Amino acid sequence: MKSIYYEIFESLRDRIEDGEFPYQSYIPSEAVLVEEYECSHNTLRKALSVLRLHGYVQPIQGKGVLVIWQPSRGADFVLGDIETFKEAAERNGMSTTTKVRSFELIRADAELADATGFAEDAELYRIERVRHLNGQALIYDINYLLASVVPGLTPQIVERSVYEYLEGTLGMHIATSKRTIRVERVTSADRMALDLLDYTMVAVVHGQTFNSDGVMFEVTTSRHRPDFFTFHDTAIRGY
Amino acid sequence: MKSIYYEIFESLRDRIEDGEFPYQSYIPSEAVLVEEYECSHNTLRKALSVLRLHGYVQPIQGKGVLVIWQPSRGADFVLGDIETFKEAAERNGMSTTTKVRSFELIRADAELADATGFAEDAELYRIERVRHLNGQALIYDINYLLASVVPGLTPQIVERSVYEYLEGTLGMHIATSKRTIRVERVTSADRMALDLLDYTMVAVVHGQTFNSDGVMFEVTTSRHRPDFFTFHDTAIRGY
DNA sequence: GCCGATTTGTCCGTATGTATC
DNA sequence: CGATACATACGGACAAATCGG
Repeated sequence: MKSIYYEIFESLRDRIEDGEFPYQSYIPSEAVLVEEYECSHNTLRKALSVLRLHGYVQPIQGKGVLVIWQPSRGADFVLGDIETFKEAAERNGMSTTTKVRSFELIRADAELADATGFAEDAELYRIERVRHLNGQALIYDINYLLASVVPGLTPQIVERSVYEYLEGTLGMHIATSKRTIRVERVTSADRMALDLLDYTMVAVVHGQTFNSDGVMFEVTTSRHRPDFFTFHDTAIRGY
Repeated sequence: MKSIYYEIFESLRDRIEDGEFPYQSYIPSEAVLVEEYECSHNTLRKALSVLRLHGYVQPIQGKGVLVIWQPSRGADFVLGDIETFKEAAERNGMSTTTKVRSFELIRADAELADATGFAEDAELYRIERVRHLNGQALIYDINYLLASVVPGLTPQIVERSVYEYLEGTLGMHIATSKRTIRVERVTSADRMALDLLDYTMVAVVHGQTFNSDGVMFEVTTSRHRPDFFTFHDTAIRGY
């Protein structure tokens, strides 16, 4: 069951993306929208705050709520918010395959515990995957998953989508994701795994994912060939 | 005059960072905090939502509000949220200087208008700066500022901090910032401007900044030497 | 398994403050 | 100055999830 404010958010987002409220125009006032959506003042404001956090609008006190969203012209592979690899690929209109290079159950030693943030001696799945877009090996993922939280994981599941399994089959909810982006020199493992052409550096996304129980259950390192990497972000001052 | 919810957010943030509420512990319940801060439950909830957006906590329905913030161990130059170069430098404990390489008033032609998103024929300041950290030239900024919004800009001001001038002297408020991160090949201009060692790629942050009037008044391209670039981000599912 | 207490999540209505025009 | 529009704050009600007895 979806909440009211979230449906209003989706509706307004779609109306903006469909061009009903173009860039630099004002959407109808709070009072009007409260009438239209038959909701309370507070609920509409919550929808607006979500819209703002996603970079669609900017409310201006005394004037109105201004649209600052523009259709993106970039055509390459764009990351943003919390998205799975498949979602991002589909949104960017690309055909993808995933190859599992290794799949093992290990126990975290002191070094790994320090690097990932998992407890020492924690049982972990260690998974290496390579993502292919349009036939080229472009993304090299190294993935640690807390075994106690992800029972029954198999290479077959991993080949499709881990998140579909987690959210679909296990009914787990992903809540928060912290990511760090760096640029690093290519390693010999990168050379083996990816079609790197003459690139000597990769874009590295290091991520920690928390489920709705507040358990950090996943640590990911994604190494991207530079020409297929774009990360997008909207930040708000004061919030 | 600061709002109540924002002061509560700052207070709770500091208490987490000071270790009063450690990682994986629960902060006091809503009811208790409402007592303590003498505010309404809605106001407290707003403070909590800000705390959550910044990646400090994760509320769990029926249980409590869990702390998921950990002190960062990284020592390099970290970007995140909306921060000025100086703020980030100070937070990372580094001594900085800025050198202005060029400062001119131009008019946007069709190509530039398309690349930046400014209107054609808009009057723009074009500024090139190089940021030095600990004596090394590490960041190369190319900056376009809408002249109509930023009157009286001089190279001297630019050498200190544009944002201090905007927010301090002009009383402008920065509201939203959209950023895109890519990894690009080094150009000859990069080679001239930066101490690149043997690096052949740079981390490129392309940003558009909107003031509180909803005017996009700034477009920035920052080209970073890879070993001093880190970008941090917290994303939340459902919001 | 059920019930009741606790805790967070959503929604409503209202009042007041502040900025714009 | 008055009307309009967003911003903040309050208090109340009920839903949903968790946990212990």
